[in-house]
Amino acid sequence: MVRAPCCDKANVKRGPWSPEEDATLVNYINKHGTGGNWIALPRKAGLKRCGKSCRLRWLNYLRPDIKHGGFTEEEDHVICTLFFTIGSRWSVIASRLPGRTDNDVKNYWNTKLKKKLMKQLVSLKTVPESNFDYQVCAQNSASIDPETKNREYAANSMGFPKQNFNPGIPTSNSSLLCPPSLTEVSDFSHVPSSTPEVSSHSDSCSVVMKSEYSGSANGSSEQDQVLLDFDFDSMLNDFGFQDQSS
DNA sequence: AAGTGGCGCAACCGCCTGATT
DNA sequence: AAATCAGGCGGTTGCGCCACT
Repeated sequence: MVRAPCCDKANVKRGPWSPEEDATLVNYINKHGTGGNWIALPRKAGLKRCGKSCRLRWLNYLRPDIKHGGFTEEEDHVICTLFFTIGSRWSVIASRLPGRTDNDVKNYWNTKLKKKLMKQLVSLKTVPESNFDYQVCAQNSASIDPETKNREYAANSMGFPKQNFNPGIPTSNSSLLCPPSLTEVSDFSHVPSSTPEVSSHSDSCSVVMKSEYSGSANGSSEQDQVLLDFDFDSMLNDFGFQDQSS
């Protein structure tokens, strides 16, 4: 079965939004709300746009509570931790960052944060016996996926060789501490804490994610643990980094 | 000053999911 | 129960800007 398109693509405008279109959309939503029907909204508002396009424009740019500008270190920590825990579920990650959109978080990860993290991993490779000085700890999502699927995907997305992704037992105790400011803001109802442990060897690295979370009615807690083992050379090669140790 | 390559971001595409008929 | 639809989501693309040569 072929799905009908959500709008008549021949008769809708595409590409960047003009200030006039923005104003029309904002005025309409301020006056009438979205009405729970994005498909009908552009016609009612007098816009020659696809409903999906209107929705995206409003949610990602025009909403009054959108936070524009650079991400803070705290936000970096949250994104990194959640990415390693649940994978590329940007909407879930964004929901933990007030004022940020999934598109924003996704763009930030893909263009900046991933590279920043990789550079830190590079520095780990060049100082093999030191503890990895990268700290990621934050509140995690209540919708944490107990299966390893998303972590495997996360590892794969980061360029970690899939075949080396093995949930298992930590190999060291170089535990990384959570920044106090992050623990203080952990006020979600089922907030687990996550403390990655990273150990390094001459040519490989292990990242252990331990997620302890209490969400059951009797207050008991469960611990979920995963070990990401990856090979430096293939990882650095994937990301186009020079091997500085050779 | 012109050309070029990289980066960042807004927007689009297509699939999935859940609600409704 | 099946079909249909709209909303939501993640992946990808395209374009403008900027730094560098």
